[in-house]
Amino acid sequence: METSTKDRILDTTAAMFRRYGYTGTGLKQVVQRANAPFGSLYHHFPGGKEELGGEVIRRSGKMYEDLVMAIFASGATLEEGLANVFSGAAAVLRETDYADACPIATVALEVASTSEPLRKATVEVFDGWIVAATLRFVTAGISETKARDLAIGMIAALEGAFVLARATRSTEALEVAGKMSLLALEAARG
Amino acid sequence: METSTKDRILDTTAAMFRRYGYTGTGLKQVVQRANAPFGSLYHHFPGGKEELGGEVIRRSGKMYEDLVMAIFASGATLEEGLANVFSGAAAVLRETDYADACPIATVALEVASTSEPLRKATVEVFDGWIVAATLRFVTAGISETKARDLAIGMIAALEGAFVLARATRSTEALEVAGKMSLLALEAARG
DNA sequence: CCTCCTCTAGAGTGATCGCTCTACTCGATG
DNA sequence: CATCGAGTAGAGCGATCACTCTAGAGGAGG
Repeated sequence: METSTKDRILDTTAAMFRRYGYTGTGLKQVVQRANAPFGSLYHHFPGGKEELGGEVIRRSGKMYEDLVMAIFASGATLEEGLANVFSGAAAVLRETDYADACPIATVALEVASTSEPLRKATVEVFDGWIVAATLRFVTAGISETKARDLAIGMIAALEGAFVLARATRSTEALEVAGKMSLLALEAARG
Repeated sequence: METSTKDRILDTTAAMFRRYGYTGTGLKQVVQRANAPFGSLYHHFPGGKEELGGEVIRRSGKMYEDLVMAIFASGATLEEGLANVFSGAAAVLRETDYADACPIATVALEVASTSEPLRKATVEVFDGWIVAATLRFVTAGISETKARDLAIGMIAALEGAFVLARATRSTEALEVAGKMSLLALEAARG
């Protein structure tokens, strides 16, 4: 085994959360897919499913932030980077049979009214994304307040497009959301 | 009993789907809350949880479409109606302790990769929303293609804002999404 | 009155849920 | 070399899961 048991459990859980959500992911299935003994799960995560879930949310959220911000920074211009985020997300969705969209959206909706600790974990992730995206817009010379609105608008458009895209198995919503975000950026610059 | 057993089961399930999602909603809890005998559930829905889920998705989707389109049509202008949709959604969210957002978004994400019949039910609902909103924009004199993009953009912005709003327990995302949609409408008109 | 059918009623099914428990392996430390 | 804690290993716990089954209530038609 290359990776540690703990990492395998985290990675497997993250992958299952994407497709099956929080309640839809069973711990027995997790340890089975991760080739880990059941006892190890409760050794590494004594808090049980909730602790594991919290770590997965934060971990997946951070990884996705890094990925998206890297793509965002890839374009020659801010506009190009923004467009790349949406077209890149569309490409991944197509390649994974419309399974791999936002790593935490399903879980975020599930736990919003059922688990305060997990809800807080999702808030931390979303806040991190907003701060990172805001910083990117500010660096490009946009005022702080407009930059924050742009960041929130972009993330909301992306998340909403993911919902439509996964359901309809089409990337049309992502293309529309990308154009709409671009329009908002233009308006903030003008 | 005023309403029929079947209706009580449908209403109760719809309410539970909003808060707990599809996998998070147990049939035992449903019949208990609906004051219905367990046997009646399988009498009215011989297809079990999946059939019940499908009916609830379509029913909730249609009801929400009627509600939103009524608010959309309430404003003196198209712009006012659009703004009312987002401010109305924000008001409901605040009043229900950030529980009652989109009635099918959580379920849509859960079933997208797990149940083809239920996924199709969510597609029907989203398509219905898109068609209804497109019609509204077309009626206001916007071209068919631009109207469809506006409809998809508005719904995506609303859904994405719901994700952020429920997680953060704040309506900021809804306000931003509303402004962004308004901007898209202006651009389509100009 | 009897039959038939729709619907109510809930006990009981095997499977799976999250979780606890004890036992064992193994490398580090005295 | 004995000891000890970290991590591996999995059987077994009560509870709950979706679901099936039989039984009876109650109105309609002959």
